[in-house]
Amino acid sequence: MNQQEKFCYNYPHPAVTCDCVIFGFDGLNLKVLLIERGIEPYAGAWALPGGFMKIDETAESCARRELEEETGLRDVEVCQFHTYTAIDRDPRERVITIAHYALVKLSEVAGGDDASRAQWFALDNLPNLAFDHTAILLRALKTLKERIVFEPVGFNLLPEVFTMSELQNLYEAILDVRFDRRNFYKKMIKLGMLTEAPGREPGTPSRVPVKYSFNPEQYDMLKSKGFRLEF
Amino acid sequence: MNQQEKFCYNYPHPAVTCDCVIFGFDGLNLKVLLIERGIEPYAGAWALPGGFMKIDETAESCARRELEEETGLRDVEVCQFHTYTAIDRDPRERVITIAHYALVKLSEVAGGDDASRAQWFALDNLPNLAFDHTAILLRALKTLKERIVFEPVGFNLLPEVFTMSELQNLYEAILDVRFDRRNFYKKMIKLGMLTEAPGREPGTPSRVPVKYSFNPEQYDMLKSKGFRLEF
DNA sequence: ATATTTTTGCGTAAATTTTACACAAAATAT
DNA sequence: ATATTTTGTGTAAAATTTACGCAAAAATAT
Repeated sequence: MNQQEKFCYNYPHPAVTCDCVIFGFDGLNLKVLLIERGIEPYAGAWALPGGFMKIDETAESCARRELEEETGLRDVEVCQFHTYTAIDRDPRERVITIAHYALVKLSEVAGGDDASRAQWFALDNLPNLAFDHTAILLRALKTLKERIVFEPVGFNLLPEVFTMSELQNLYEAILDVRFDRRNFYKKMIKLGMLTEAPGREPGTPSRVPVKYSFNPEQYDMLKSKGFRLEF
Repeated sequence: MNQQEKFCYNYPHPAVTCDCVIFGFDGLNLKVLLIERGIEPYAGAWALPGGFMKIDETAESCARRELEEETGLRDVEVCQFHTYTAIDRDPRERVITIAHYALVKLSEVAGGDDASRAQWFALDNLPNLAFDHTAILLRALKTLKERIVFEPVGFNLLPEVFTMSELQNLYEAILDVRFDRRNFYKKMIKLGMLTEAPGREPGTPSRVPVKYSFNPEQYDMLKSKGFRLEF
């Protein structure tokens, strides 16, 4: 027993951390944001952003705070997806971690900024990760694939205004499938969550792609009626 | 500080509990298994089965152990669905809870057995629950509704062998919708996860309902091919 | 016992949704 | 300049979902 150890309990308590799987999209491939650990254990290894929960914050606050401290990302809506409790997942002491994921625009992160040791990695080129973080990351991806079918979470990854092809590339990257361009277009239009961005007059002959934006009001209306964003 | 308090840390640690939302089905309505609390806080109130996680057990082991201790249910496959971390959810100390749900046959519980204070409640007749357990229960129900569409979890609630009407009643109770009997029949048959139980010769004219059982092998095969159990 | 109501098996037509696929103009790359 | 890629547009065929009918058997009520 070193130092002080002034927080005492009648029964042993595990430590609790929150970790974040942050997805980004470069227009073609899905990326994930990792940080290089500075301290033991796993010093020098890549890991998910995250850290110990304070006694007066919720899991969500903790995840957001750690994310900002370690990557500079502010005000990210993180979504809890699983809690990891394997006994030996941390060599220091018993640590359980509440895992979250979020989707952010690549532009929001000063990736590679050497103030933060945060960096984007392509999913097919992941380094070995500290702790059980590889498993956490893979499960986050699985959760994302399942959820994007029901909720338009993917729109967070695109700029405000985007083309139909960009949207299709996003869905294809996340779900790892291919769609027929024309059928994808019809399906997305029929869902009715997209607004055509102002620009070219309708009917003007041009091959400059039409720009769309996601319309949250229409989405909320659709959602309340109970709909499905299937593929 | 009373007693001993011999487990000390440099930083405050929350206590961790696991709670279980156990669903059963009486043939017509979905039920949930609750226990009456014997000790403060909320002594005398109804609550979800659950309790503190030991330092050498995972969340899942903890949930199963507590479930057996409090209700007698053994070897239940529980499924984690959310971790609750609101600061003041327990008046004693900071407690986070990892919530699980499971589906069991009603017959497996000696409900009302006064050795255990466990009892089944209909969902539309729930008592006030201790802590944030009402919110936990409602979220478990929501999760169940979402998941039963993809995975045949509901079969756990039925006897080994069941009629198509019983299966339909189950789906209707969980999803709170109505299906056309004939279309439901066709859909379930087409999915190919059901085996017709031996009995009457096929073709024999009779209105005694055909009995089916769930076929896990066929289900696994279907699952590996990627299918959907939609409604 | 008899009549009434409910449940069960089986099947088909219509409506809707999904899938497959072609072509030319505009934009971009070489 | 020339070749290649991207974009807008539409339709017919295939598959799926939905709506509904009917009579015999079983259960229930009288």
